[in-house]
Amino acid sequence: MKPERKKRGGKYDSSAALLQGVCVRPTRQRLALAAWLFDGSDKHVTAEESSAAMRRRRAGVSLATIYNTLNAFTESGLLRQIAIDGAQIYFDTNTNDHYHFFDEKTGHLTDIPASSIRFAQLPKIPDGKALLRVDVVLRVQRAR
Amino acid sequence: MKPERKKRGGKYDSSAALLQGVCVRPTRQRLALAAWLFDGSDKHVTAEESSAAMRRRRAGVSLATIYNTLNAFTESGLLRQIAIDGAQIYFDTNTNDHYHFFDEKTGHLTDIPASSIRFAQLPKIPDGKALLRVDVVLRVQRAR
DNA sequence: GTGATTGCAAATCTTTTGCACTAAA
DNA sequence: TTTAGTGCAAAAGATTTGCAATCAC
Repeated sequence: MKPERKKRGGKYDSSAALLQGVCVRPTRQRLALAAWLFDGSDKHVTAEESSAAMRRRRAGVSLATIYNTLNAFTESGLLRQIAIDGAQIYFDTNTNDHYHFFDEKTGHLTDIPASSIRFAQLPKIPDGKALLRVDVVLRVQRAR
Repeated sequence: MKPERKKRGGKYDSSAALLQGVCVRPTRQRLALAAWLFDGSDKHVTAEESSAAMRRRRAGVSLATIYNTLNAFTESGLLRQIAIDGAQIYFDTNTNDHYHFFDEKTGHLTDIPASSIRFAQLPKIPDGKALLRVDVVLRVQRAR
């Protein structure tokens, strides 16, 4: 691994607190990824996009570690996975209750706040089963 | 390809009509797959499951052809793709408006008729976009 | 015949893993 | 120290593709 001077202060402090809050050891790589992921704007990212972002920042994080870290963050509840088209896994930095627009042409995901969709009726959950989550994806396309 | 006696009559007749109806050339392999897929019961299948079903029937359909055929059927509107967990693509033989239960533990998909979910409110579609489809997945788990 | 389809194997793409090395506690 | 985390390269899965042989029309 490339030696990298240790950053102190600024965004890294809050990232460190975030990770320690969920018992994830705050390594340099995880802090770099967390600082980018949790910068305040909600993101929908793939492993490859995360890797590109780290490369841009010359953060020195290998692709294997990107995957390990995204999975570790997901297990800790910091991220949520979204499967849209089977091509690749998206990770959502917004773990609150909400839904998504998906543009079929651009492959772009956008949040829909939970308050924007209300159900008048939901089906009975089969016996012996419990409802975990309701996923809603509104597939859209550029209007012609 | 293994020589196989050509079947006539029964399920194959309706499959042939089905394929010809959407301008898909009814080859032996496509007929075998269609006869299984469209036997009347709604199915959610993966490529691997389809391959296993063809093997069971000694239908002699290679995995490459399974993929080609499932994709061809999807393009013709005979099947619909569903992405649930990023692991693999599911193909749904029910192309009508409907939704799904997904059991996180078993990986099993079940249909929810369109009439069982009603929306009291949907978000405004962004300018310049048109709504193509609303996907709803109710994620469930064995209740403890 | 002629162009579409098939099968095989190789290629591609995303994601995971084994293992020696390094860093956090 | 001791254990968890990292990087690399190899492995694993799912899916696609190039191409010669074969089939549908």
